[in-house]
Amino acid sequence: MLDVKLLRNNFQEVKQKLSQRNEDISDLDRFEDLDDKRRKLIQEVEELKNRRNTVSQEISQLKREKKDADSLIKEMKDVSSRVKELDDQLRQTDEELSSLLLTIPNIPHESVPVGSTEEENEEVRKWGELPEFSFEAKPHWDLAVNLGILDFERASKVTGSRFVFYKGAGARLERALINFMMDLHQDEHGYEEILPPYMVNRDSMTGTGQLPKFEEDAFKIREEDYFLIPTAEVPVTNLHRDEIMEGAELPKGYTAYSACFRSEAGSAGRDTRGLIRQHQFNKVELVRFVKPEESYEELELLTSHAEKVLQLLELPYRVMSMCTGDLGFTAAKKYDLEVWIPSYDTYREISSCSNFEDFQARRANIKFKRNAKGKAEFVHTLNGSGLAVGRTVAAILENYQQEDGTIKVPEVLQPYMGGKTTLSK
RNA sequence: GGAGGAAUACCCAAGUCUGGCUGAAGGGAUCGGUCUUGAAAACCGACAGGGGUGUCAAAGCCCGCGGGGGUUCGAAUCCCUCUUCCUCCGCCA
Repeated sequence: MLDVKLLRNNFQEVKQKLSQRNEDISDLDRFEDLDDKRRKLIQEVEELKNRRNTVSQEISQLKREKKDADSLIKEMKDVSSRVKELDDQLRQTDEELSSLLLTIPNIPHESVPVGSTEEENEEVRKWGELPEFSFEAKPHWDLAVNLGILDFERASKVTGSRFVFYKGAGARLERALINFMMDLHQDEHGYEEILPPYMVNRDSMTGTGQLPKFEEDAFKIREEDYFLIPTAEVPVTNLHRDEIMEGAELPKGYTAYSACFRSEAGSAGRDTRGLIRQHQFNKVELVRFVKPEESYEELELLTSHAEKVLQLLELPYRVMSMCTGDLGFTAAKKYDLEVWIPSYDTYREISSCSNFEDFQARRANIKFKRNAKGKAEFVHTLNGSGLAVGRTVAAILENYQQEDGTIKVPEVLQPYMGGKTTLSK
């Protein structure tokens, strides 16, 4: 959510920056009228409330002295009913204004490349050597099904499309990756480990920006107003919703493993095979709460933590800076880490590292105080995948495949795989 | 699922029955000070925060006793509703 005062005072400038996004912001034009209407109502109703408060004291005084207060009471009856009318109008205006504000995307940071499609994303750096195969490399779904470590068919029977069973060494590999990533972020990068709820309420989904605009992307629990989390970002960022943190504890980092659930509305026909796009997948998430002035350094740091996972797994990747049109709704700046997937003959997103500045903090009301006497200010929030586990499995299977269809186990994972060095039948 | 009870400021806690100088007592913690070589103790002092409005800035004003409604001239106090927590019963990994 944007700062109302910023919007009020720099309307044209904000509008211009938002127009660089691939979003319809025509509703924004309603802002100035609504804001104006709201402030006029407030002034009128508060004047009446002030009058009512004063006179109520007088009535109280008169009653105590056993004097007559009937005419004042009669006058206040009218004032109160007028207050009620105005309060109703105000409430309605407030609702309109806040639901408008909840649909306005974040302002892109000045360092973000201007562009309208993913074609205009900027490559920041590349790491690692692309594998060269002396044989025809197979896609991970063929490799995995041959090895009996992934079962897509039975998952469709048991649940439906875009679900998968991991089996045997496949299940162990997934679990090894989760443990490896969590240990790395906790022991080497200083994050506190969190295991969050997989369902959250509407306020939490609104706090991080999934709602109200993207309700169709989420799985909804029928009986409750709960949603299956699309990412651990939601419960973990909302850990501190409606709180004032201590300046001394910032920057504060959390790492959380969770299953993630996405309806993938609008993705029919895309990535229909393999692990790349599932309704349920595992992810290790990094979330940071930081002071405003350090959030861009922190974005670099967070990104480096995610990159470290790929480096230790020795998977080739590149870092892309998302252009204004490809930023997503909530981010002010976003880097995507893209890992090399041989069967796609291209890089695919495996992590998304974003600085939301105070956009989520405003929605979720997360503040901090620099010291005991200081004023509460909004924190900046950041998050990034560290990493998407299913896609990491896909990348390992494909990049580490050998001619006989077996898979070498990356060295750092071997201790997590009971010493196993190769996945074979 | 059933039956009760509770929610007051950073923490504890009075006030709620009987609506009005409660714009919320008291204690603890915290911060500042006196004393001390330093500290502790004791004593003195400060201590509601947050949001909104307003303004160059401010003053002022409005809101605020778990959330949201309502009754009333007036609500921490009465009514409705939701949430969370506690106790007991039932069920359960």
